[in-house]
Amino acid sequence: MASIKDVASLAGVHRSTVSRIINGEGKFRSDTKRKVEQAMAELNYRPSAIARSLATASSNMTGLLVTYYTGGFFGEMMEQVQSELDLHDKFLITAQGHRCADGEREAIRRFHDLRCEGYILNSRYLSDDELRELAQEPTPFVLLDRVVEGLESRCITFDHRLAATMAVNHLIGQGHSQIACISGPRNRASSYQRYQGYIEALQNAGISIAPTLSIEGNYGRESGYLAAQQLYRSPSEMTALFSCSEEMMQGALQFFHEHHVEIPQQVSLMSFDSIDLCATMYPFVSAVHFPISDMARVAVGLLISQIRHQDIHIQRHFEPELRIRNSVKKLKLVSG
Amino acid sequence: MASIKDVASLAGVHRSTVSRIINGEGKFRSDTKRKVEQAMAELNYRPSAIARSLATASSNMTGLLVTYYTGGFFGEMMEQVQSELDLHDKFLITAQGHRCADGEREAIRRFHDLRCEGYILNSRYLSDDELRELAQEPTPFVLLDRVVEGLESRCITFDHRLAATMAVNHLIGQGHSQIACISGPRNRASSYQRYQGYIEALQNAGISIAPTLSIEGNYGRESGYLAAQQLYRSPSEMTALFSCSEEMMQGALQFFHEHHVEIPQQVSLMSFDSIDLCATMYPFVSAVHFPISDMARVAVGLLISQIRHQDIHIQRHFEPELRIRNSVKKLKLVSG
DNA sequence: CTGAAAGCGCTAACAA
DNA sequence: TTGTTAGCGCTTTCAG
Repeated sequence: MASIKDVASLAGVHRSTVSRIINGEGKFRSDTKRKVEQAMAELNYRPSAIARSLATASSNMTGLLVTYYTGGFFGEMMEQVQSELDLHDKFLITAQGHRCADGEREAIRRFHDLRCEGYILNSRYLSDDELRELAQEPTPFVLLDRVVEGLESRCITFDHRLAATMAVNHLIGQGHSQIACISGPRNRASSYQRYQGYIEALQNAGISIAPTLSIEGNYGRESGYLAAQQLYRSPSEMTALFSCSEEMMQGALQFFHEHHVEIPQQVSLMSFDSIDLCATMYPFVSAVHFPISDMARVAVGLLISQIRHQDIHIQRHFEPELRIRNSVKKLKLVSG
Repeated sequence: MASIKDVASLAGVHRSTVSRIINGEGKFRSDTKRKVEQAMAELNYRPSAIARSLATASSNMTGLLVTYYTGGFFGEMMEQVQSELDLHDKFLITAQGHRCADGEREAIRRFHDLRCEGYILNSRYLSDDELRELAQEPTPFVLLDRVVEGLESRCITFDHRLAATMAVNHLIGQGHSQIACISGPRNRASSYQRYQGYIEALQNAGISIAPTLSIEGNYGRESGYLAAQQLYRSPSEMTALFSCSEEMMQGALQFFHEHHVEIPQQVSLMSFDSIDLCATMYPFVSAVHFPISDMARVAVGLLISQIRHQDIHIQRHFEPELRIRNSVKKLKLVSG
């Protein structure tokens, strides 16, 4: 593979001249420039990004940590991150956290080994303390969808509690009071917040909480199916179901279809959704939108500003948005 | 950031000794080893992958080119590639081809700039000629789901034509003869092959081809919806529909649901599927499975063997597999 | 078993 | 405007 030396000798100039021409630094006699460019073309020369990294002490790489790759969620995130990075001519290094703290730690270690200039972390298993510790290191990072006290300026956040409340309020507004909930694993922060939002919405409306109406799932489709099954069997007579994830809603819907439960005639449906999966279901399911793509895009912007030590203002907090489709039936209000 | 020099001076040895200990080359007095390890721990030292790359002339990076990131297909592929690469302690660099030859070229250029040891290319827009030209370069690559004459040993292939034929034959076997088809863009090789498979299956069964029964989509959900609409309107009375992609089937199903077309009572459904999306639809849709995950996994194996110049035997061709679910109705045979 | 020295491909002062 | 020199952090002969 041709190196800068080869180009230099072919063009009859010094390496540093070639380097300058590549980087467009300073002025050159037009014929040297021509000679060099000719030599580069002839040798099919491309500077080594690696050598460059070493010489400039900046790798031009950015690390992206995600929990896992399957499902559309990650692709959406990655799409945004990569496109944005492309604009700045930066390389993207990805690693998955394998759903455990060790996995996430290992991923960050790899980023570090490559001397990435910064990381975008969609970390779900590292503790706040560990993250604060990481913040002591010189490499900047941005936390995507996470809030850690003391690291506010690095956090791209979303109010999961509020989002859930909005969803449930919509149901309440349509006259529902027997509202079931399939939550995610409640030991995970954002997941717990969604559940809390559900509880609070009911409380605020003066609706009593029926424990049999909330079921803890694991965000997977299967668990949504199981939950729907259990809810439908129980004598609670829910009129509406709120799911904390689109996959669980898929599962629930599957159950309802199989058992010929009509939507929304018999049960109204409302879901969380980040990649508009709810718009691919039948019927289209109303949802609160979790704008992960926008957040991912902004995360890159924030990271880059941190890398450059510039303090530009960036919107770091995102709002939930209701996307009403046709899965909620308006109930006649029965006067109490 | 601590460098090997810092470790060396803290441990009171020479850099090269540290290097050897890191790489476990040769023998050392146990106390030098201890001192060095202690120094590394104390300084929180991690060797720079970049400096290493430069010194060893091997970047330890692999490039993965895909068309786009959204949808589950890519995630599935990436999951396999990354996991496999992790096993070999290699870094993964991804780039998207932006659905055009220029985009793919640019992506490969980036891989080249980083001096990736090899590429996995899910290239859809580069011509066979250009690929053959690329094969002249020293960097090895594997073509995922593509066949290029002369590059057989680098191709991981799947017989799209046969797969489509199998799907359609299943329909025929169940007594269908009015079989519609939603194909992908027919100017793309694999897409055209799927369409051809459909045509051939009909021909072999002596069924005449009705032009109104085949519609060209673009693999997107929307186009499936539109196709179903058009097919349902036309007076052709299809009894079965074959879709060349799972997304288009989603769209078609949406249309059928909206218009209360019962599946499979009124129309039987059969689809192509790579990530088991058909098992998330209602009803579960029967499909031919395109094993992209397996293929991706094997692609990494093949690439690594090429990087190491070892000639191990690897299965490069994959077979379609029918996944029968409940979207096909058995028709009573009417004696002709 | 360990140190010295050269070199990977590039950039960045400093001179000229 | 261009060349010289040193150096980025590591590995790899070659000596010792």
